[in-house]
Amino acid sequence: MDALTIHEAASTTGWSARMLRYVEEAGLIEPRRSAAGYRLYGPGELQRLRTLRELLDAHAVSITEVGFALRLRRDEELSAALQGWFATEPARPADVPAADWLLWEQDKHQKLLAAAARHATELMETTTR
Amino acid sequence: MDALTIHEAASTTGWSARMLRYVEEAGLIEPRRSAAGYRLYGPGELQRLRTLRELLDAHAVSITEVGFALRLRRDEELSAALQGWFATEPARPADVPAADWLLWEQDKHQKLLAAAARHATELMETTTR
DNA sequence: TCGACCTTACCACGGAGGTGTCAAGGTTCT
DNA sequence: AGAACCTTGACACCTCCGTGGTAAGGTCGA
Repeated sequence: MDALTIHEAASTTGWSARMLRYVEEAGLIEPRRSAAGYRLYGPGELQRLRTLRELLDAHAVSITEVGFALRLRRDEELSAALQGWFATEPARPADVPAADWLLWEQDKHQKLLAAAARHATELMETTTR
Repeated sequence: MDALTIHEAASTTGWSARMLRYVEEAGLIEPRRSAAGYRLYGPGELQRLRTLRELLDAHAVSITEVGFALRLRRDEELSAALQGWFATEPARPADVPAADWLLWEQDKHQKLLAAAARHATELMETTTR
């Protein structure tokens, strides 16, 4: 059936069953359910669980922080509000006066997307083994 | 001298002096210092303190979460890692197969930047009163 | 049916976030 | 000099995060 139950998924990924439920609660990985309500972890979820672990201790990020990043992705209203607030930072880019910050932002996103693309292809290679 | 000390800044913004130090510790607002080390809050900082408060209870965000968003802005490595991880989400864009996610992202950023621009002009109007 | 799994819902408990308060000492103003 | 500020550092308290455990009950396979 190509899917593991929670304890099986736990032992092959190094998480505890408890933490898999917690990760789900944080909205990070929500496995599909069987008719009876059992969590079913497919290969995609297993891979994501492993890379999540790497992500966490490679960058010293917490599960709730990743959850917040997810929220930022979904809630563009909030994203925009934060961007706007950061943009009013007075001292930092003293020579970049508020009118140019959009360009600045756009430039940052170019770099970011490039970096993400690199990372994504790496992941693809790892996943498709 | 066009700058307030911490208790003055506190009473005009509604924060407590303790919380101003905490906000600084989180990296959100770092006022300049006098020769003797006193914090000096200029008009820009005062405005940002007020809008920060609005931001927090308008979107139910915490100070540390804003701090994390700031970290995301600065650490593009981390940003890219998170983007990449989110991009491997299996179920969600089942019809958007991994090659197109960059375009998808780019589109999202277009919308985000547009929204941020709207918000920024609002802020400018408010600030320049 | 019985054992081994799964579910949700709790309690526990150390660590961190958010906030107030206090102590010991330096600065500024009059 | 003395009052009224400021500084950093610490203790205290409550809530939430991260994580383990346990209890009461449903599901699956021999």
